[in-house]
Amino acid sequence: MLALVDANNMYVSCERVFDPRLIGRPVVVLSSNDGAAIARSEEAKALGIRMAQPWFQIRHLEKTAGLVALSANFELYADMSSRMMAIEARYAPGQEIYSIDESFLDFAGVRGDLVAIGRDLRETVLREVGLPACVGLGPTKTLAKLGNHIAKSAERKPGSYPAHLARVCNLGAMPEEELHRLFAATAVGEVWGIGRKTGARLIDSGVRTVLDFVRADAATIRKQYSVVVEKTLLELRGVACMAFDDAPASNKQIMVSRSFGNAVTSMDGIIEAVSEFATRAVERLRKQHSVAGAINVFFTTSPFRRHDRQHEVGVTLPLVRPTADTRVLVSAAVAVVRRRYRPGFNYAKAGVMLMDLQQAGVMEQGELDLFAAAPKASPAAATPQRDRANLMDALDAVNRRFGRDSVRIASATLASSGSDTRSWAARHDRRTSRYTTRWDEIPQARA
DNA sequence: TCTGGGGTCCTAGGACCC
DNA sequence: TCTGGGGTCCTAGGACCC
Repeated sequence: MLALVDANNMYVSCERVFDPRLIGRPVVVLSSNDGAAIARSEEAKALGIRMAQPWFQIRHLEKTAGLVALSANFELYADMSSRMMAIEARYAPGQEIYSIDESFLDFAGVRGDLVAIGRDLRETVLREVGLPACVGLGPTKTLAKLGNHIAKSAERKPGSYPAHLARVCNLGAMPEEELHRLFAATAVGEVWGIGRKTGARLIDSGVRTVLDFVRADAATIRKQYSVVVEKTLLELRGVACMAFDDAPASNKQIMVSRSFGNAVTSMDGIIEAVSEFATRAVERLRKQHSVAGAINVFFTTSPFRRHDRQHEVGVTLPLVRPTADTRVLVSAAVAVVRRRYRPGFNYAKAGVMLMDLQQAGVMEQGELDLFAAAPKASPAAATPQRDRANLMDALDAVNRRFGRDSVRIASATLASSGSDTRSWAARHDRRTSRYTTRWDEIPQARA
C-alpha cells in the first residue's frame, strides 16, 4: 500500500508558523517579482483568487478584503520541507520525495491500521513542524493521490465527501461499492495526470466522473489519447503502472530563468543576468555531481507588452567536452549574448538551461576530447580536469562558508560595477525573514 | 505600471543508414 | 504508372505536474 502525504497550502502554512496573525486571514504567496499568486490560503481561494493569477489583478483585495500578500521565501520553505520529509520517513520503509510538499510512502510489509498510522503521522508533522497535511492511501500512486484529494476536499468542504474521510483517506481498503460512490462524486479532471486539455476532451466525449473513466475501454482510451492516459486509467483500477522510486535519478536538465524586475535595454544588463543564472545553474549541476554537454541561453521581450517590438533569442551551444566549470559555462553564455544581442528592445526575461547532463567522471573513451591536453608524464602534475574540479570545489566551499557570491565570475558584476544597479534583479519587497536558515534573521521572542 | 519558475515524459516527423 | 522497408537517432512541440 502506498501513501501520498501532502502539506496543505504549503507556502502559506510555512508563513503562518512564524506569524500566527496570518491564521484565518486570506493570504497569498507571490512568485518572483511579486508577479503572480503561487500559493493561496483557503480564505484566499474563497475570494476567487486563482492559481498563478497576476498580482495586479488581485491587489485591490488588500484594501477591500484584508488580503495579505507575501513574496516567496523559498529558502524558508525548503528548510521546512526537509524537516517535514524527515518525519514522514520515520513512518514507512520507503519514501519518494515527489515535490517540496509531497512525498509517497511505501508501506509494503507494514502491518496494522494504516489509517491510524496516517493520523499519527499528520499529527506529528503538525506538532513538530507546524504544517498541516493530508494523507491519501491506495494500492497505486494515482489512487493514493486521489485519496489525498478526497481527504483534503472532505476537510475543507464538509459535505463534499463523507466526513470520516477528512484528512486521511484510504482507497485501498473499502468495498468496491463505496469506492465507486466516491468515484462517481469526483470529476475526472481531478485525477492526477488528467490536465486541462485531456479533461475537456473526456468531458466532451461523455466521460465526466472518475467512475465514467474507470469504466471506459482501456484500448480505446489509448488510441484516442495516449499511453499516458491509459496508464492513469489502469492505475485507477488498481493496476500499478508507475513505479515507486525512492532513489530518483538526478535531474536531466537544469534551468535557471527569471523575469526581470525592470526591462533591460543594454547588452551589459543581459550579460550580467545571464552570467548569474549560469552560475546558479552550474552550482546545482555540481551539487548533483553532473557535467553538462550543452547549454541553452535565451532572452526575450515580453509578449504582454503588445506595443513593444518583440524579439526572442534562444541558442543551444554544444560543448566540446562535458563540464561543470563555471568559467566555461558562463563564458559560453556570455558569448551567445554578445553574438545575438540586438539593441532597441525592452528585454523582460532571460534564462540558462544546462542539458545533456551526465554523471561526472564517467566519460566514455570515445568521448574523450581530442583537443584536451595529454596527461603529463610526471605523476605530480595533475591533469587539467583535476585542476578544474579542485578549483570548483574550492569555489563552492568558499561560497558555502562566507555566503553566496563571496567569490564569483567577473562578468556577473559587469554592470553593477558601472552605473547600472542590477535593475534587472527580481523584486521581492514582501519577503519574510529566513527564520530557520540565517542567524541574523532568527525570530526573536519578546517578554 | 504590473502577467512564475521549475521539471518530466511522450509523440511525430525528419535525417540518415543499410 | 510504377517509386523499398526497416531501423535508429534527434528535435520540437505538446501535455502534464507542482
